[in-house]
Amino acid sequence: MTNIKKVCELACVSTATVSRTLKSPDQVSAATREKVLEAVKAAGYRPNWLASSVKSGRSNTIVVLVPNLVNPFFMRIIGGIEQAAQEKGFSVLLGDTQGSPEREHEYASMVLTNRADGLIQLDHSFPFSAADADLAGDLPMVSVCERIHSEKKYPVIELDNYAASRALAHHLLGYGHKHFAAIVGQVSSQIYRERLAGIRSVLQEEQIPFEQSQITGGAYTIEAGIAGIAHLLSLPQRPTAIFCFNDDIAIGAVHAIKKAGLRVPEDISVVGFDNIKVSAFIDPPLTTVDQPAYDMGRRAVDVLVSQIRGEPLARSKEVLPFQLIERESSGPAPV
Amino acid sequence: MTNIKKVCELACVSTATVSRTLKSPDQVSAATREKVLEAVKAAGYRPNWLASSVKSGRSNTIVVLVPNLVNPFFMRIIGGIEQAAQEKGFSVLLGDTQGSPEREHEYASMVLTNRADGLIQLDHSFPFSAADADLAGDLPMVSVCERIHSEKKYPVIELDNYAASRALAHHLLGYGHKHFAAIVGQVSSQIYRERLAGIRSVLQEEQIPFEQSQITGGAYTIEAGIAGIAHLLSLPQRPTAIFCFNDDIAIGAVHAIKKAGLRVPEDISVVGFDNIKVSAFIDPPLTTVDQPAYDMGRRAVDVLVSQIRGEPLARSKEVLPFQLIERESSGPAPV
DNA sequence: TGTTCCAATGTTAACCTTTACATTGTGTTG
DNA sequence: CAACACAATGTAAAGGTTAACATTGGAACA
Repeated sequence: MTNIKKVCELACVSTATVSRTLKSPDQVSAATREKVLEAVKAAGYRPNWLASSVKSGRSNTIVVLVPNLVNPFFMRIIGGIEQAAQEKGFSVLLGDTQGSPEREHEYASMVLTNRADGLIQLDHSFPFSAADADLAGDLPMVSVCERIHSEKKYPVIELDNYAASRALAHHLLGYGHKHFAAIVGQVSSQIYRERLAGIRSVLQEEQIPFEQSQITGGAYTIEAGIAGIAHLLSLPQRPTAIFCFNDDIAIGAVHAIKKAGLRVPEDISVVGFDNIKVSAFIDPPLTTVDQPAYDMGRRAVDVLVSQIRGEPLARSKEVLPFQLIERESSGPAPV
Repeated sequence: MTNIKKVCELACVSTATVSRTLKSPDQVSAATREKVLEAVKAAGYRPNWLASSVKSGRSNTIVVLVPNLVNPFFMRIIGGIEQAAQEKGFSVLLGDTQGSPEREHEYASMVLTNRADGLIQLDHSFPFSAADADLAGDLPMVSVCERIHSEKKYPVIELDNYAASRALAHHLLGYGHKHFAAIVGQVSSQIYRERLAGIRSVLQEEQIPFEQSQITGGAYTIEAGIAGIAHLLSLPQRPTAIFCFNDDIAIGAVHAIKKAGLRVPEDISVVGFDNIKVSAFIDPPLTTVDQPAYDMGRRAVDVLVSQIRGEPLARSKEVLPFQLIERESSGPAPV
């Protein structure tokens, strides 16, 4: 391993001068600078990042906890995180949790052991183990989309899920639908409650019933969408419009509806959520709510890095704009 | 920051004893062990990962260079990488390169600065900058899917693209097709050459022409698929079967074909490559080649970690099995 | 009882860098 | 010419941990 001492010998200077040449070159004379740089090149020297980090106490690394790597919506967020992190000189440690608390604990503890400076949570759970919880006090942590379930409030970058759901509901009402259903994702999350509340508020205004039997699902997957349709088609009153809580569910739902011999949107309208790439290219293209996933990732890093630097936080909750994307998976209610 | 010395004071022992209690508990007596653990708890002590890494010279971290985070095929590979890495005590640093050489250089240099112990490349380029190239000599590096373009041979985990393409070609020939086309991804890569060679070898055996005008594309995206169809439909002899070099391209192709008023597979058969999740649920479900992406990621980590540990390498090239998945996007040639 | 052995613990150097402080030497100013 | 300032460089401590080596003390054995 070529270290700073090798360079010292080659350049006949002290370690301090070598270090200064590389970190603050204007502190050394032009002559020595050149001499040192030559020695660095000759030795093939690269400063040991671990050593300088241990000195500074900063790893310039953030951990991202993601429940599911294959979800393209999450990956768009992570793309934004990655980009912003790189611009700010941070690197991104990937924590694929698969929803497992143990894995969350393990990754979260990296912030406690100086392996990372902060953490971005894409799920809603408080990621620290019970043993770590009291140490986690005011560690830099930000959540995206979901609000972290804990006493202490952590900053969150989110969407107005309530308003977005209302927009979807109004869109479908405008087509004359009267029989609704929802295939939801992860239950017991803020998103679940807010979106459902948004839908309910609109339907109540129109005095359209919306009962528990019309709500099914439980995971943000294509399979959940398929299973949801199986359930909904077995109901005595078949829904004519279905809220899917993400685009994957909607893709599964559309698939299952067509497989059952029904048409989208002529028989059943389907709307999704997230606006993942492929949604525009399936048949029929999906009506959905666009979330600015990339920007959400970027903002999360902004906020997290501020926290890491100990800067005061402007606000602990940031709501980014959504956009209703009307495509062909939704249409007039059948007569 | 609570460090090991705080614990020493609380437990009235030396740093060595504290360190030993945590790393090799059987070297300390039960009584001291208990005493120390109590002090650790009281102090809320967590060993500083940076410090122990600087001591060992190992970061137990690997960098993964990925050209495009939103590609679900890559993410499945990364899922395998992540899982295997965690089992082996490594963490994964995400390097979203967007195909930019500068970003590749930056991430690759992490292996030179002890920020990471090894690197997995999902693209085909040699990721080090010219300045770093001579230092990169025998650093642990593995590529997945693509072979790294350099003098030195690095281990690679790949698929028999030649055989897989032949299988697709035979599948389509079996349906009686005579007019073929291909929408390719990244040109100038090993994959491009091998797959094309596979297709060509089969068509030549049947004396079916396959010329440059029948090959289009240039990126692994839905848009490339759409653009490819626009080109192919403008040809005097419209193809009846199209090889798409990944499923994203195929999704775009199917979309564009249907939009042009033609049917898949009645008018044109479309086959993809990769077998991403959504391919089974689009209309029509896609005939494609399944790549064991998850296992490829896992194997890559196995090989990389062996390299990091300085173990001798069994073989520098590992070919994983593919599987032809016949679905409804391919069918008999129109008469 | 004296010797040996070994388990348990302590001391300290080492990992590699950065940086506060010390030193040197040159140039400036009164 | 003396006093001072300052730029350039060196010395050594610090950052937190680990591990080689040193020490202690008690048990086993002759």
